[in-house]
This record gives sequence, C-alpha cells and structure tokens, in this order.
Amino acid sequence: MATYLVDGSGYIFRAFYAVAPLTTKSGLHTNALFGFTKMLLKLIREKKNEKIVVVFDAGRTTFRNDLYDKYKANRSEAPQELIEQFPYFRKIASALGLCVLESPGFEADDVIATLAQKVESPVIVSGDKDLMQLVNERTYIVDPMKDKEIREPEVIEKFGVPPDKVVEVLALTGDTSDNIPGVKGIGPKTASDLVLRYGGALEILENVQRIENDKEIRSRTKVAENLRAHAEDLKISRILVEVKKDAPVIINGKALGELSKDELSEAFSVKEPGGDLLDLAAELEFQSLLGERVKAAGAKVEVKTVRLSDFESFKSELLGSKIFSFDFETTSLNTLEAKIVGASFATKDKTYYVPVGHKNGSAQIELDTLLSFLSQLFIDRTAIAHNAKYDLGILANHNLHPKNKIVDTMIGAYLINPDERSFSLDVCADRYLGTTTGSYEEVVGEKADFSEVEIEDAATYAGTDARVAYDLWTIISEKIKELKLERVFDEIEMPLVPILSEMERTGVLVDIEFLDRLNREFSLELESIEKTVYELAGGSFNMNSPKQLSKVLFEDLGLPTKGLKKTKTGISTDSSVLEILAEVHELPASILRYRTLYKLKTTYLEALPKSVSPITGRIHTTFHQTVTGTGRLSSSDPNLQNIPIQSPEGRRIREGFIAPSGCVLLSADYSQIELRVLAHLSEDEALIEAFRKGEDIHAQTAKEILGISRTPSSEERRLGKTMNFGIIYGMSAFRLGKELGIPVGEAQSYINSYFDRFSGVKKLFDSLLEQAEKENRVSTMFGRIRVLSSVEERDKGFLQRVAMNAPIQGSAADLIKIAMKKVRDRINKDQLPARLILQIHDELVLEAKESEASKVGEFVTLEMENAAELLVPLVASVGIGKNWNMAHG
DNA sequence: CGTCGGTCGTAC
DNA sequence: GACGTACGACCGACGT
Repeated sequence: MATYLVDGSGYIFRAFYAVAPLTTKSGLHTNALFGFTKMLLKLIREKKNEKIVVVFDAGRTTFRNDLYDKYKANRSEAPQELIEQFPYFRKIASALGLCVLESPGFEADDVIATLAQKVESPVIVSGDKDLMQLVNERTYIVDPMKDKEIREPEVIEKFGVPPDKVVEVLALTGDTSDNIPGVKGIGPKTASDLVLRYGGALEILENVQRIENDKEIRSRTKVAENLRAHAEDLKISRILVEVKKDAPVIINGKALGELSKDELSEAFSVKEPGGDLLDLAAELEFQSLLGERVKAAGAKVEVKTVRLSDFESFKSELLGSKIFSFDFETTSLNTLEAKIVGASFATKDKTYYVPVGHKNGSAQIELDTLLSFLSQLFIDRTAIAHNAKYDLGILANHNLHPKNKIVDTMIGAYLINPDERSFSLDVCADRYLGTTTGSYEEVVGEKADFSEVEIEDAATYAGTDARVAYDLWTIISEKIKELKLERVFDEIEMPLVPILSEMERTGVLVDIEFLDRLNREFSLELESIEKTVYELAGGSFNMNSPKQLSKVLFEDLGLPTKGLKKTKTGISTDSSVLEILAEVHELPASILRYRTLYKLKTTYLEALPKSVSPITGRIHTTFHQTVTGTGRLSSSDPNLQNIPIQSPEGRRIREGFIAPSGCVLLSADYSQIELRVLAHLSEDEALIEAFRKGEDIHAQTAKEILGISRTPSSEERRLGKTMNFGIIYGMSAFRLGKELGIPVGEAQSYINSYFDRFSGVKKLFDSLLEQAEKENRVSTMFGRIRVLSSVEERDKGFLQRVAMNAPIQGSAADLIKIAMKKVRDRINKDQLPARLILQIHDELVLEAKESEASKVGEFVTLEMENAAELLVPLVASVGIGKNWNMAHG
C-alpha cells in the first residue's frame, strides 16, 4: 500500500501558469484552482484505494530565512490573480476527502521528507527537482501532469549523481530562483564531476588544493579559486538545499511520532467527499468538474459478455429500452476496411458486450445473428453513440442504414463549446463525468488489431465506452436544452451525420493519369526555374527554405529591405514581399512562379493519387463536424476543401476530378451567402434593397462609400469588394489601406462612410460586441453558439473580430447544412440518380447521371435557395461538366 | 528518427 | 501586430 505525498504548494504555481485565465461570474480568478483540482481528481481516480496526503508550505518565512536572510529574497510577490486563490487550495483538498498537512516554519518539502521516513511505501507527487534527493529503493517521485516516474536512474540522468548526492550538487550549483548562492562559476556538469570524485561539499572544501591540480576537472584553477572565495556560500547553500527529515507535524491533534501505524493509515486514507464539496463547487463554478466526484465513487463498470445462452435476455433488455447507447469495436479505423469484432451496448443500468470476431475465443455470437438483431433494434428507439458517423459507416458495410433517431454525444459536446481542443470520448468523460474510459493502447498494445484482444479484456473496454456514452448523454442532453441548442442539434447537425457518412463512403473519382501528366509537366518547368534561380543567385540553395532564401535576397543580392513585412524570425519572404522585390530583380519573380508550381505539385498532384482507395479506386476524404469554432465543416486526409481554383494552373488540377462514364459532376454554389446573412442579421435597409434588386453587391458598396450614382470603374468596384470582405472579417484600416495601396487615414474614412451608409451593419456589430461583453457568447441565426472566453487568449481586438465574424460565418454554415439535408431528402424521395460528394462551405458537388443532370441541377438550386427564409433572397447557381473545372461556372 | 513551432500557401 | 475559418507541406531546432 503506497502513500502518495502530494507537493500541494508546487502545484499551485504550476497550475497557475499552465491553465488559461478563468474567472467566476463574480470575477474571482480560478485558473490555478481549476488545474490543481483536476490534478487531485486524477490522482484520486487512479489511487483512491491508496493513501494520499496533500502538503502545503506554511506561511512565507521558515527556518531557512533565519539562517540566511536572503533566502528566496529575489522572489517577486505572486500575482494578485493568484493570491486571491490561495485560501481555496486547502479547502478543496480536504473537501475532496484528502488529508491536508503543513508545518509552521517549514516548507512542504520538509514535511514530505519527514513523512517519507514514516510511511511504508512513499510516492512523492511533485514536479520539483529538489525533492529528487529523497529517492531511494522504497521512495520514488511521480509527476501526474507528465505521467512520469522518477527513480534512481532518472535522478542520475538529471544530476549525474545518485539521489543521496543530489544535495551536494544542488549546494554547489545554487538556485537562482530560491536565491541560493552556491559557488559562482560552477554549473551542473562541474558540480557532478566534483561530487563524484571528492564526495560532499565539505570534502570538496577540504580538497581544494588537490582539485587545483586535478587534470580531470575542467578550468580547475578557476574552480579552485571560486571554491576558496565562496566557501561560506557553499556551506550555507548546503544547509538550505537539504530537506529537513524531522519537521514537527501534527495530525488530528497528535504529533507524528505518537500516532500508531493504524492511526496513520486511517488519517491518510481517501475519505468520501463531504457536503462542503458541493458548496465549494458552486462557489467556484466547478459543478461539472467536482459535482461528479460524489457519483464517481466506485465506478468500475460491470459488463455482461453476451454468449448464445444469454442472447435472448440481452435482446429483450435492449428491445425493451427506449434509449440505449452502442459502440462497435473493429479491425480498422478505415471504415471501408473495418470488420466488426464486437459490439457494446448500454441501457439505463445494464452494459453488454457482444463478441463476434475475436480470433481466440469460443462461444461467440455469429455476425449475422448480431446484424439481424441490429436491424430489429435500430427502429423506433433512440440510439446514442459517440462519433456516430464511424459506426454508421460500419453498419453501411453490412447494408444497414438505420432510420431511427440517433444522438451523437461528440457533436453535443461540440455544440456546447466548439472551441474545446478535443471531443474524444475519454476527454468528454473527464470533462463531463469526471471519469475515464479504458485506453485503447493498453488494451490492444502490440497486437495487430482489436480482433486479437481477449474477449474479457475487450468486454471491459468496449462496455465502458458504451456506458460512458450513455452517461454522457444524460449530462449533454441537459446542457443542450439549457443552452437552447436543440434546434441546431436536432435539425442541423444530427441529420447531417448520415449524409456525411454517405459522402465519405461514396468518395470522388480522380483521373490519376491526368494528374501524373500534369505533375511531369510542372516538374519540367520547376527544374528550369531552379536552374535560372541558381544562376541569378550565383549558387545553389534550398528555395523551399525561407531562411536560406532570405539570406540570398537580402545578404547575397543586397536587395532593399525598407518597409518590408517582418516575421518573428526576420524579414518575410511571402508573396506580398516577393511581389515588391520583383520590381527590382528577376529572382523574386522566378521564386513566385516556383512557389506556385511547387505548391500544386506537392500538395495536390503528388498527394491526391496517394489517397486513392485500393478498394474503390476513389478518394474518400474525412469530413469533420466538430473541428471549427464557427460551425463550418472541415475536410482532411486529403483536404478536398482547398483544391485550387484561382490561378489558371490551379484550375487544371480541378480537371483531374471527374465523373465516371455516363455521369457528370454538378457544382452548385451560393452567391454571396455571407453578405446575404449579414443583410439578414443587420436588417440594414441599403444592403437588403441591394440584394432584393439583384444588384452587383460589390459595385453597390463602392457606390455607397464613394457617394456616386454612376456605374463604378473596375478599380472602384475592387474597393467595394475589398471593403465587403473586410467587413465580414473585421478588417482594420491599416490592413484595408495596405490591401488597396492607400494611406491609413483614407482607408479609415472609407470604413467610416461604410458604417455611415450601412448603419444597420454598424448597429449589428455594436450589439454583437455588447452581447459578447455581457453574455460571453454570440450565436447564429439558428442558435449555434460560440463561447468567447474559450477563444484562445489573444488581444481584445481579436476577440471582437471573432464576435462579429462567428455569427456571419456560422449562420452561412447552418444554411448550407440545412440545404444538404433538403437535397439529400429530395434525392431519396424522388429516387434521383445523384449523389452528394463534396461540400466546400458555400458549394455542393454532386455526381449525377448525365441524362438527369439538368433536372438534378434544378432541384439542387431550388433546395439551396429554400434552405431558409431570409430578409433577402438566397441565390444559388449550378454548373455541370465532365470534370470539376467545367462544372464550376 | 520523431516532434513541434514557424513560415508559407491553398480554399471559402 | 494589423482579416475570419480551416489543412498541410517543408524547414530546422531539439530531444532521443
């Protein structure tokens, strides 16, 4: 039975700097408390049957200050944001049911050292290197934040000496953060060499003469001189760095020495959390973090492994439940290749695992038996899944296409706060339940895939996942209601899941030979540019390295650097800079051309053929529904949402995306969807009128801000277009000026006149900023939210731009998602020979039978335009062609 | 040899 | 610094 001695004071500071600022509604900072609490919860979860003590420093001054008045004298006062959190750390630790100790006049380290002498198997929980002096055969250190164990070998690696000599090294090197002087000029390397050859600090001082002549010691004369000069410093340092192993510790009113073994064991055991925990949780607004600690007690999931003899009772339990969760274990993350190994299910109070494809296991259920049961089960019930798109793909492999209600906890968690970094099941379990799932790595380990896992191990692992998904739904469904996310969850996101599953499954056809030809063509030109560039530069260098390029441009060629854009590491070499330099030298112009072709070659021409599935001969991207802060989809492996279109060379890549014979590609895109959303949200009269009349919106904007009634020139229209983009993204006058090549003052006056002429837009932005301030969130037309405190801590301006942009971009994302559902429903209802294959934010790409293409095009346009009723018309236009380039416009 | 931040470029 | 949302290629520093 191990006793965990937690260095509470150490974690206070680490948590403060590791966790982003966080406050309660009343303004109390809680970030360090949050990190500290999470750390303790994790420890309790993993070690609740062991002993745990949390140790704190007691006050600012200790016996060390009496010995040496400069001890820690250079420490600056803790920031106010942290000081106000101090009173809560002890409270939290005891409310969680842990023993809390401190000793006046001594540091936490001393108390830990003292306890380590008393308890049976001490484990020190700390990130502090000073405590490494305590490591021995029975004592080691763990760092729960890094999940690292420190025993003798790790100490030797760190200090170059065994644990019992660590104090000597610390004394020699000193510690600037604690203001321990050490010996000037002696660093860790010299210190460990000296200690290994001469022993402790005192022996070293006695042997200065020998050290001076010791050829094995580097800079030996200097070292000896320093040792003589700082002998007193070394002696005092030696005392300061050594932890006290006899600090007075009082536990439950008794001195440590007076407690019996049983009393000690009882004092350090983890207690059930008290009622004060809930009060603290409420005060600190840690409900979701702490409230579950009570429930989580003794949470090992009981999983029933279903065998033939149990199958009927399992069936009736599931069929008798209106709501259940499910999860498939398979042989591959690649949906198309995956084979079912087992399926887990959870109802309100039962958890099952049905093994079907384990390599070494007898008495499994036949796959067909499971499948026919599933076709019975997926009717008229609510099925909970975490990442349902994957499980739907698995079902589709067996021609099962559930029509019942499916709720996805991953998507629920995303809607609650789309800016969270992860929505994986284990992270959600931790976030909402304060529990963990099993680790896939631990279960599968070195095995080739899940089919080689033993059935009993699989049952626990898979069952826990289903259990967690079920329990998550109880919390997440509540939060969805609280935050009024029902509409976006039920009507937008959940209906999209099977659609995306199908789009991924369908994939898109590419003409590999065409892409290869293009690749060879580009490669030839790239080689010739390379030659030219090397000649111009007077030698070869890596053109793909901004660093090397910068040297060539500004050092070797000596091109002017005045007024050029800078990066953190020097002068930028991006295209805006190269374009300026191209005026005075040929080389930058060649680099621009090289960059364009190289990008196309490596990112598309070479990557896309590698993504073709050997099974289907098509490319199956993955669409992510829980990645963006605004509600847009994203696409990866490969990303098919950034296939080039602007440059002529780029458009040739789109020619490689084709339809099979008898089919065509059909591309339908929204016209100005974000500006139309802006018109709708702002109710701006001028904007609404422009769209109702079907005006050229960029030209119209130009006319308004320039105060002209004639048709604007193309230059003037460009101003309008830049302005419109800027409005959506919250552009500054600086950037607008740069973009248009005009002074900042002039740019600002355009912005002023924009808000003057489109005063509704101004009002909208003002009210969004006010909402951001007051409610800490903004929302879209359909109620999707973005929580602004979660937006990565940057300047206030950034936050404001997010507040203005998210509702616009997010509403547009909502609209096209609604359109996708309408299109899919229509295809289904009318049995049309067409399939959705891609979505690129304002564009849908379908593959359709050639003979029906124009009919399909008409209804796709119609469904997109009728996605929702706005104050302005939604307009979509469609193109049809044998490849994506021809289809697009 | 892998990881990760920096830079750059593609899309909407 | 200076325009929102993504993904990904390459470089180069760093740690193993």
